[in-house]
Amino acid sequence: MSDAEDAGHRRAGRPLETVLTKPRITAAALRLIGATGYASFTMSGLARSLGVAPSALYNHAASKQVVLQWLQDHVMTMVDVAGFGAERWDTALRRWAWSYRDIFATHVPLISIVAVLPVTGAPQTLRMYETVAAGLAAAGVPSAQIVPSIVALESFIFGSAFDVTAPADIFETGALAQSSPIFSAAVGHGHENTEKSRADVAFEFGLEALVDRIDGLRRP
Amino acid sequence: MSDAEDAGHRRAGRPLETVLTKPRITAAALRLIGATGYASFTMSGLARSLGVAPSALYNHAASKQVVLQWLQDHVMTMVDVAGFGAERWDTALRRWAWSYRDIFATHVPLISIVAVLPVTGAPQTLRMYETVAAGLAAAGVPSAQIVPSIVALESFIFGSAFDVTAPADIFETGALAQSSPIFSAAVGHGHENTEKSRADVAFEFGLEALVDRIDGLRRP
DNA sequence: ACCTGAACACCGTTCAAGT
DNA sequence: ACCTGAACACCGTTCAAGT
Repeated sequence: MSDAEDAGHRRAGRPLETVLTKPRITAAALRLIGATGYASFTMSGLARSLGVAPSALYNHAASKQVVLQWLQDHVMTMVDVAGFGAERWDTALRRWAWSYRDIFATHVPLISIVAVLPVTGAPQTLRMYETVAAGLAAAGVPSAQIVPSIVALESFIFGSAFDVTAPADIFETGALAQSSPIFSAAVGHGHENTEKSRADVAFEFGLEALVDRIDGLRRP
Repeated sequence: MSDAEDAGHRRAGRPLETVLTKPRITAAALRLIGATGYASFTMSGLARSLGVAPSALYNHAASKQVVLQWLQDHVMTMVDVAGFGAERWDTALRRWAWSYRDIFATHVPLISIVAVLPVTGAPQTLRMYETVAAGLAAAGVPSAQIVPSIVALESFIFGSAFDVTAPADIFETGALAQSSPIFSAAVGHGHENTEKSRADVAFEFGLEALVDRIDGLRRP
C-alpha cells in the first residue's frame, strides 16, 4: 500500500525505474542497521547502499530523522499481534508485550522516536494500537482505561528493552560491596537462577503485575 | 567527598587553582544543559563555559561519553530517597518513583547511560540502589526478589520519563480515526480528565500495579 | 522531477608545542 | 601536569548545475 502511494505520482506508461522510494529507503536502512548497527548508520552509508549520492536522499526525506521515523513505523509491523482475537486476551497481551520488547531491544535508538512521534505520522503504529485496544475492549476493559493500560505497558516495555542491552554484570558491586551490603546480597541471590536472564526475570515480574491490574479493570 | 578524591593528587601547600576537576566539569555541564538543553550540549560549549580550550577537557575526561556518565551519576543524587526509613515502605517507594521519573524526564538522554552503565562506575547510583534495597528488605521483601523489583520499577520509570516528554496530542488520530475506531474512542475518553495529564494517569496506574505486586512478596 | 559534486557549518578527538 | 592551537576525520545538510 505504501508502494502504491509512493509511486503514485509517476506517469502511466513510463517505466518504473526510481530507486529512491520511501519503502526502498526504509528497507535499505533496516538492512544496513541489521548488518552494522545504529552507531555507524549514516546518510552517506545509506546512500552508498542504494547506489546514489548522499544529497539525492534529500529529494525524498527531509532529514535523517525522517528516515528513522519511517523505519520506526516499519519496525512496528514486526511486533506480534496475532494473538488478539485468536487466543485468550491475557495470552495475546503477553505474547504482544514480549515480542514488542524483543524487537525494540534490537532497535533501542528508535524508542525515543516512537515515544514522542504523533500517531498521525506513523500509520502502522496506529494499526498496532488499534489491534491491542480492540483486544482489551473485547476482554471487557472499559474504554476510558484502555489508553492508560496501553501507555503503562508500553512505558514498561521501552524501559525493559533498554535493560536487555545492559551488560550481564551491570549490578556487580565489586570493591564497593561493603558500602552496599543489602543490595550486594540481593544481587548475589540473582546468580542462583541460571535458566532465565536477570532482564527476563524482571520483565516477567513487571508484566504479570500489569496484566493482573488490567484483569481487575474488566467488566462482564 | 568527590572534591577531595579529585584534588587529592595535588601537593600540600600548593594553592588550589585548578578549574578542571570532575565535580566542576559536572556542575558546568549540568548548568549548561539546564540553560540550553542536551541538543546543543557540545564539548566546545562546555569548554567555553569553563574558560578553557576544548582540548583541555581531554586531560580530565576521556570522552564526551565519560562527562555524560559523571553527569548521570550526579543527577542520581537529586532523586528523593528521604522517605525510606522515615515513612511507610510503600509511601517511600511511591515518593522515590515519582521523583525519579520527574528528574529523568528532564534528563532523557541520560537514560540510555544509566540503563547500561555498571554500578562500579556510578557510586551515587549504587548508593540509591542500596537505600531502596534496604527499604524493601525492611518491608519484608525477600532478598532474592529485591533486584527484580527494583529493575521492573526502574524500567517502568525510564519508559514513563520518555512519555512525559511526548506532545499532548501524540495519540490524536485525526484523519485516520475511521481506521482505528476503538483506539480513537478510547483516546476521546481521555479528554474527560483534565486535572491530571495523560502521562501522570498512566504512570500512577502502572506504579500502583507494581507496588501492589511487591506488597504481595512481603513476609512478616 | 530528480541526480551529482562541491561546499558549508559543524562535530568529537588527537597531538605537537609550549609552560 | 596540564593548557593552547592547529589539524584530522568525520557528520548532516544545502545548493547550483546539470539531465
